[in-house]
Amino acid sequence: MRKVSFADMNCSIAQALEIIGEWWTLLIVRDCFLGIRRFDDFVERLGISRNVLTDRLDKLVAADVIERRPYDEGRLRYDYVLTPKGRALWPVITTLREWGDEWITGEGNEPILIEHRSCGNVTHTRLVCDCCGEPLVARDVRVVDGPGSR
Amino acid sequence: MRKVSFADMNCSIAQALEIIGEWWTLLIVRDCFLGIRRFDDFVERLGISRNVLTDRLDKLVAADVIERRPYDEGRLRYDYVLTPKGRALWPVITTLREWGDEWITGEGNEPILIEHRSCGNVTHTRLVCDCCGEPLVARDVRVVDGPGSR
DNA sequence: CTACGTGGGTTGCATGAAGCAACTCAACGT
DNA sequence: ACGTTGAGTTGCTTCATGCAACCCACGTAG
Repeated sequence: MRKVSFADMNCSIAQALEIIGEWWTLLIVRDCFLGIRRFDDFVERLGISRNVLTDRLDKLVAADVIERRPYDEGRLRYDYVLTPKGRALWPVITTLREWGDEWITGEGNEPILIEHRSCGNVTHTRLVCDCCGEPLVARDVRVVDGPGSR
Repeated sequence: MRKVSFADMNCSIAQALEIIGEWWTLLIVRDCFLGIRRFDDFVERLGISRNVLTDRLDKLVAADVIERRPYDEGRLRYDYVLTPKGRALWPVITTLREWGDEWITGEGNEPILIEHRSCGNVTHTRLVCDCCGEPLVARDVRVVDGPGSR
């Protein structure tokens, strides 16, 4: 862990970053979504050093974001797959990717795109209000105290 | 910068994390959304050390996520406000907060909630397909090469 | 007009994290 | 019996972070 932890901040963003906010961690999760499972494959794709990868995988397992499973009994071979909690990170990864597409790599230079199977279109995402279904933007939102406020 | 940069990876997630993926950085952006503008206020609210805050603010300004503005001519007083690129991070912050609410702090313990002014409800967000308007989840999406693929 | 307070930083030092290469270790395969 | 493979450890060096103290220009109080 770093010298200063976010764990005691009363904020879900800080709590989330405590788990997935370290350098390399979200790229590991990204690769999990792309189907990478094995230690040496992470090392090769990411260019991460092996000791740091060990550290990050252990923390993600401890946080129940991924699961370590033996895939070859007898041999000591393990792989890593997303848990439901890990798969729930898909909107975070997606909004982050689209922000990068729009503001850094630029339209027309997207390294990857997504196709929505149900409708068949290569598409983007939109964040909408769960109540009224209208698009949500920051200036149309008011922050209010929640039940866990202190 | 860290010893290993993500900048040369052909992935918008890596590009995005190069800017906002360092320890403390996204908490600084979060506080910007909450209206914090001044150096000492960031220090006090976050508990961040002053040299690290200087480093992160400089990088965010260089990346055009926030802007450094004099707010008192004559005195050397500056504050920091989000640019359009910075405000575009709202969906990232929001999906991250909702993941933390759901999987870490737990329902009923949310430190803050959001109210949608247009419809008046305390609400959550939902990520939908921009084409068909249906909710998007990972397993209903196929990753395809984009124009910037290599 | 000297002293103190305020805001926004720097500087120096001690400690923790990251990068790198080499090493380990227990099955297999040949 | 020997090398290969996968999944890590270990040791060393260098970079990043935390912390406290300091700086500096302006404004204000005495």
